[in-house]
Amino acid sequence: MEQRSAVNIANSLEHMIFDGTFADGDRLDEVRLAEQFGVSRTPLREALQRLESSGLVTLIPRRGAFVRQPGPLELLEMFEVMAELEAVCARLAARRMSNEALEELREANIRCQMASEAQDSDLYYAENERFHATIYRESGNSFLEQESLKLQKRLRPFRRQQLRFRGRMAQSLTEHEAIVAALTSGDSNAAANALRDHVTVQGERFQSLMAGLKAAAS
Amino acid sequence: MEQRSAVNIANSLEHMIFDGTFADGDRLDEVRLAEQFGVSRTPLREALQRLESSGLVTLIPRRGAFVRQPGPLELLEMFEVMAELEAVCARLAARRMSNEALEELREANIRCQMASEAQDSDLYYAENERFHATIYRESGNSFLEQESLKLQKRLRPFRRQQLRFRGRMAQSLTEHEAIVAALTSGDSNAAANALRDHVTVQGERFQSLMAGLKAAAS
DNA sequence: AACTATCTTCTTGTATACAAAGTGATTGAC
DNA sequence: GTCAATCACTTTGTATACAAGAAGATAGTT
Repeated sequence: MEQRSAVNIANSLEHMIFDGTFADGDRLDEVRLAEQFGVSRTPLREALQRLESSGLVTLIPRRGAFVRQPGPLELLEMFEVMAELEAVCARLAARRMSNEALEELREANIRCQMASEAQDSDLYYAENERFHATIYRESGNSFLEQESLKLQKRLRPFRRQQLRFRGRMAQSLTEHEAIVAALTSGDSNAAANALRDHVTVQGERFQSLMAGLKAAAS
Repeated sequence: MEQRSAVNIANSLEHMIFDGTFADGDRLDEVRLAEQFGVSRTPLREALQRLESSGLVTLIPRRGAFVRQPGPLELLEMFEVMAELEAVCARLAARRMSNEALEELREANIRCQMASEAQDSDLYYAENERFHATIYRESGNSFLEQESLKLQKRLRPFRRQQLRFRGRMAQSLTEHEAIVAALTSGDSNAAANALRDHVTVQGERFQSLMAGLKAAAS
């Protein structure tokens, strides 16, 4: 696992938290991780602080760093905010979007469709992210774009699960087409509502998934 | 200036950036600041990293830390996002808000009115922030609340200038009353629009201020 | 005289050493 | 036998020492 540099370590740890190497509440031992990465404690502590600022870790003074996975309630809240953020992006983009960008959206959608037909959820997810990121960009507000990308990244591991559901990719595609149609006609409200609903569906799916798991556990 | 602990240093530096001790683009010398605060470079670097994550400083590898004040364009973008965030808060709060919280808003508004009559813009600003923060809280979404508070904090020094304008406090008060009325009647759309407009006004005021400065400089 | 290359110096990034605080275990007293 | 207090050990926080890279100056060449 020999790897250098503080920011790379943060990315590696982030990935390890996402893929389940560390569970919620796990304590991240500085000296242990430092020797695993082949560095000293200094850059590792820097990495932990970066993870804290992106919300994946809580740093308790004199106690250490603990993995902090958002619980069901917080995830729902984050999905709600994501839906509203994307709705704002869509509303702005409907007025400001160029024809080239609209074409870009359609092309991304075609690639989504191919991925859907191939039942390749990984590819679908990648193209889906590009679809959404294009709308963020076309909001014409780069601060909004950055904030949206940040939240998108944070919700990535949870959004990804949604696509495993049977028929979800096809439904998602249909929603994408409605979004493109609204953006093409320049209808701000329709675009905002379409995108809000599109994201909200994922939050609700997630909610039912959590409810199912809870029921199975009891 | 002798002061201890990394997080306190971050707050002090933040304050120094806000009050103009450091100008935009200034390089923050680690050793110089370290001895000014009476600590070593280690906690000071930690503070700089915190400031980077909150957007007040950019860390260029092997080059140093530089103060990063948002320019006019970025500020307008941030005001636009703030307006939309608060609109979302209002829309959610209109449905979820308790009677106690509504009473809290009215009381905050009364204190705003007293501050306005006393022409005390500092007091007005403090009470105004509480008014807004109450709405964030009553959105019932603590993630949204936290994000709104973060952006509110970041825009604080710029919002504050607005109140110096003649008649702005009185106008702001009138808008507050419209917001309370919409929230009381539970009208989500009216509340969202009222709050969006209320914040957007500040962004536009800021824009005209910047335009004025620019014209005066040329 | 101007441009380039190298060397020196200054600054950042990393490692290690040290100090302080917290946790747990062991021992003593009730 | 149980509870509490003290002591030891573990772990975080900070300082210092060291390494590496970037900027600037000086000298040499064209």
